[in-house]
Formats: sequence, structure tokens, C-alpha cells
Amino acid sequence: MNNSDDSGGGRKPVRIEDVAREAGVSPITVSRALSAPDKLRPATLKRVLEAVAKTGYVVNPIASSLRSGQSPVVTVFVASLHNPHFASALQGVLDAFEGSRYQLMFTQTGYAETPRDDVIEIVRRVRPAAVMFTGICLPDTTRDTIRRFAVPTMEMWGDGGTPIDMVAGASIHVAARSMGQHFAAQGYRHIAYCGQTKRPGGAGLAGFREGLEAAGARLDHVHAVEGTGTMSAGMAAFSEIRTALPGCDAIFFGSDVLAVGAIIAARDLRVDLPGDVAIAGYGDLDFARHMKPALTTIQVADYNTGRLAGAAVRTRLEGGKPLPVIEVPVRLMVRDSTPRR
Amino acid sequence: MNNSDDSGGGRKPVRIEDVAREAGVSPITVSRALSAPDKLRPATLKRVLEAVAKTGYVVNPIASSLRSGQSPVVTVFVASLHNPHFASALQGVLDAFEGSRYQLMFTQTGYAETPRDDVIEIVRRVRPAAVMFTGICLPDTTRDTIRRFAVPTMEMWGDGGTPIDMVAGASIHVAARSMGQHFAAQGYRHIAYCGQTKRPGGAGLAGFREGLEAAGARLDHVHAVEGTGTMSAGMAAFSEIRTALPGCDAIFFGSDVLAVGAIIAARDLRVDLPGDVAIAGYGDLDFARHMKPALTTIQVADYNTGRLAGAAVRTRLEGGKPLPVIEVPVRLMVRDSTPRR
DNA sequence: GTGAAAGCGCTAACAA
DNA sequence: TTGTTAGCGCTTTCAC
Repeated sequence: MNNSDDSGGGRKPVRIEDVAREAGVSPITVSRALSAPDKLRPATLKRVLEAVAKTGYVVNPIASSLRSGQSPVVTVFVASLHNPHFASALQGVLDAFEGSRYQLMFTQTGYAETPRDDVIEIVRRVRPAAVMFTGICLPDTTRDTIRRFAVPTMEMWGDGGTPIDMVAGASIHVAARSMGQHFAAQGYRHIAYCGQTKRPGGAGLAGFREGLEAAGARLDHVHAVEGTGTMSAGMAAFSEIRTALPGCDAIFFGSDVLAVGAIIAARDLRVDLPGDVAIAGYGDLDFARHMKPALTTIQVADYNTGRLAGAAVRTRLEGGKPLPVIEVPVRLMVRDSTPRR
Repeated sequence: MNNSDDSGGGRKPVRIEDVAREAGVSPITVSRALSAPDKLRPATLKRVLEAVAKTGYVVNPIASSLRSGQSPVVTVFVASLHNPHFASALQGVLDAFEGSRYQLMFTQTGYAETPRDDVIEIVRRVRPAAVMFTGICLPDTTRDTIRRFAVPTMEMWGDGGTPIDMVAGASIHVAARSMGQHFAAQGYRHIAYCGQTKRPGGAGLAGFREGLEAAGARLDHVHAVEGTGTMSAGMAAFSEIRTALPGCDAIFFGSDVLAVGAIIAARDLRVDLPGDVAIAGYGDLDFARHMKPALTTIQVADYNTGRLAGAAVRTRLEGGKPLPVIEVPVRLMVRDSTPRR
């Protein structure tokens, strides 16, 4: 395979010239053997590839990028890995690129924030092969900037603005709307929402309200929570909402974690679920179905969103035909915490 | 700030030469102004920085890397983002590098697997400024290879082998040992372990057994689980263990998720906890304390491990004095699921 | 403290 | 189909 002294752990990297000498060809032929093998005569190709194997040559991506203006880097903007949806999606993206020639570079923006201009400029200099966004809000000006990168771009769980290029994800709005209709159909009358009110989670608030109103009900109380929320926040919110909205009989939480907190608080307060208050979450995390009562929630296929999004980008990069917009289905999971008994 | 037509979204990137002309100096002076400002006369420096600001110049990291042999990339090897401990740790690493000139590149290896040699070689060509490992097993040969990179290296939750350079993390072994002692002290007699048996989680098995034996007890049954486990796996394991080891009165689960599954299974089977069986987990995930009974577990500070590890690497890269090995404390959290009543 | 020359390793463009 | 030449944009080295 390779000479363990010049490759595996070596001090002197093998250069393309070394391979060329070994194979008795010019450097550019080696380059072509690796990037456009069908442009070589089979015999030449074979000779070069043998020399590559013998020397253990691996292309220097830095030199390659400088000359070609293209890097093997896929830049991923991510809001927060604390959010298990995003973490799962990123795992999906990682898996989608497994075994490819591309490397994933992660760039952080605060939760739901927009990437700063200087960060964008730095990323531009890397000349990424593609750009992906996970749960990021992009103002139109930034979208324009990215568009000028002229590379495949993927937005996962976008904020609903005009996409740059490709989009994948479930619509929070549509999902929350179905929850609103479900609540209305069950006949709840004093309804609260607890979760994000700013983008992107805020789309849930808007959709929920829309679903309620379409079915003749209305939203009576909103309890804002920053980010995706914690169990403790859910516990506190449950009490506060019941104080702020006496007679509250149904609450839609913007995340399962918040909802689970509420279930625990309800148990402590000996509030019957869903007899006294109906509770629903968002996300269908692993434990949602194991709660008592089992949590009504909305299933979003996090991992698959990342996986499909990554696969679409990879397909594009590898010259395949572009995939259409990827709509990852959402599903209302009606369990025990909301139906009237 | 910058001319919106040549920087912000521009077609023609500003080169160092453009800045030099603007400032009336040579390109190398601009380079120095940005990388070693104290080598310039203040007046020159000021003039150059103004020109940088005016033109919106950002260094081209690819060209810079090619010439200098150093890239601003920190390569992070990660086992799996499905594991919430790793996801939190990575968020810590991201936060630690926030606002620095470094970019994080993520490279996946399968869970607990060792990175393949060709992956290592590819990473080497990127000439990373530093390398970090999260929950990865490194055979000595790979350690040697990485050592020859001659860059700061950090292992988080290493497998206990001789570290390459820096290490951060809690010792699974020590933590599990304390759990073994706790079980023995409570007088349990038919004890099972459920979790990983291969590295790195397997260190928990070894430590647990050691703790038991040091206190005169012994481990009677081992139920192997791949990876970190799921709630369903924990549910199934609970029944299987009770069949395989009749009279089993205490089980240590290698992860909280497994333990929670067991708690749910126990509730379904009307098994009293901890009266009939004591249950403990590992990780102290958010919901552990909210279970009924509250779960005895081991607290490992995931986010802080990543944050501290990232900070240590960053300090090294920025010329600060190297930090010693970072021992992130583990804590046995004895709650309601294990003490004899 | 500043500049001139050279070249990192590769591949685009053109030539044969 | 293969090779020659040149240069991507920066920073190292050495000179002043």
C-alpha cells in the first residue's frame, strides 16, 4: 500500500512530482488520473494508479484549492448542538457525506441568530464547495451574499423566506397548524402556547393560532421562552400559565422538553392530565411516548432531514441531477395527553 | 467598513496587493500588520489597518496555508452526535473557539471506532493547527502517527491509553468504581451490569467490577449493549436480566437512557424500585432527577469538558502557557433508585 | 522596521 | 492523449 516511512506518519509528504517520476509521466497526468481518470489511456492510468498506491500519495487539498479555486469543504452553519433536533440532523449530514471526498466545516451562529457578515466573508474565502444551514434565520441581504458564492446551498428548517437554492425540512407552521385544529376539535376553550415567539420557533406560534382560528377557537395566552427550553422552564411555565390564565384547559408547548417539564409539574401539583389540562409537545423525542400520560406531539424526522439534505447536496456536488425541494413529512402523534375522555 | 461591491458579496476578492497599494506599502508589510503588528512602526500599522478596513480585506486562508504550512483548521474527530454527551461537548468546543481565527472541521468515525488510516492521512494534508478527539479509541500506532503531526492534541474521554498530548475528561473507570462501592455498601447481592462491554464504555464495566470486589461483593451478570443504548433497549434489557439472573436485586446501566427504559419497564411490570431492584444510570441527563424514583447516576460535565478542552487548545494555539491535564470531576449522585429503605 | 525575490504544490490554459 | 508553462495569493528568507 504505502511505504510506512514516507506516508503513514511521515515527515516528508509525497508530492505529485514524486508520483510522476515513479510512473514515468508528467505531474499533470497524475493530477488527471485522480480527478478525471477517463481522460487517460487505460494503460497510462493503471501505471499512474500503481505509482500512487506505491508511494501512498494523497493530494494536498490546500495547494489544490489555491490553484483550482475550489475546496473540498462543505460549510455547515449550525445554531446550537444543545438542540437535539439539530444534533441529530448534523449526524445525518455527517453520515450522508461519509466516504466522500468532502470535509464538513462547522460554523456556529447563536441560536436562531443570523450569521455575522464578517463570518460570512471568512467562509467565502474558504471557497466552500457547498453551504448548509441548520435552523438559521437568513435576512435577504445575507441570502444575496450567499447566492453569489454560486455553490449548492441547502437550508434545513429555514425560516420560510425565499430559499437560496435547495431546502429541506418540515414546516413548523403546517405542523403547528394541525395541532391547533386538533385542540379546537377536542373542544378546548382556554388555550395557551408556551415556547419561542421569535423566529424560527415563532412559526409554531403563528401556525398554532391559525389552526385554532380556522376551527373557531382562539389562543388566549402566550408564554414566551427563549430557545428550545429546558425541563425546568417547562415546570415553571406550567404553574405560571395556570396563574395567568385561570381555567386554562390546554397548552401547546413548543418543544417536548418543555412539555415533559409540565407533565412532571402537573404530577407534583396533582393536576389530572388531560382531564384538567391537555398538554402537547413538539418533536417526538424518544421519551415522549413513554411519559404518563403518553405525550401528544409532532414528529419531525430530524435525522432524516439531515441525511436527505446531505445526500441532495452530495448528489449535486458529484454531478448528479439536482433533487427537488425536500419536504420532510411531519406527523401529528395524538397520544394520551390531549384527547378528551 | 467595506465597499459592498468588492467585499460583502463581491465578485473580485480584495488581495493583499490591493491593500498594499492603498496604504502605500509592500504586500509583506500588510501581512505583518495582520499577523505580527508589533513588528511595525505604529504609524505604518495604523495606515495599513485603515487600508484593510477601507478595502474590506480578509486574508485568503488557502494561500496563507499553502505558504506557511499552517492552516486555521482544528480537526475534531467525533464518534457520534446521537450521543448527547458528545453533542454537548462539541457545543462546548464550538463555544470555546467562538471569535477566534480558527475553524472547526468535523470528521466522523463510527462510534468508539478508530479513525481509518486513510482518513488520518487526509486530515494530515489539511495541516490542522490542532486535533481533538471526542470519545474515540486510539490504538498506539495511530497515536504515534498523530504525534508526528506535531500540533496540540486533545483527547476527551480517552480510552486510558498513553495520551498524545493533552487530555480532558472524567474517568469512566473511577466513576464506575464508586458506583460499585455504593452498590456493595448497600448490601446488594445479585448484581448485574448492562451497557457497553467494548471500549470505551467498557471501562465502566471494569471499574464497576473493581469497586464491587474491593468491597467484598461481586458482579453476577453482564448484559452487553452496543453503543450508548436506547430507552427501548433498556426496557428489553430489564426483563432479560431478570430472567437470566433470578433474584437480581441491583442493576447498573451504562447510560441514563438505558436506565430510564428500565424504570419504565419496571413500572409496567409492577416491580418496586428500589425495593425489588435497585437501578442506577450514568450521565445525569436532565430527566434523571425527574424520574420516579429519582435516578441514582453519575454526573459528568459534558459541556464543560468540551468547553475546557477547547479553551486549553485555544490557549496553546494563541501562545499561552499550556494547561495541565484537565480532570473534569465526576460525582456520584445518589438519589432514590438505589438506597435501601 | 521595511522590502524584493522566491516558491509552497497544485492545476488551468494552451500547445503538441 | 499527454506535456509545458505559468501562476493561484500568500509568507518565508534574506537583504537593506
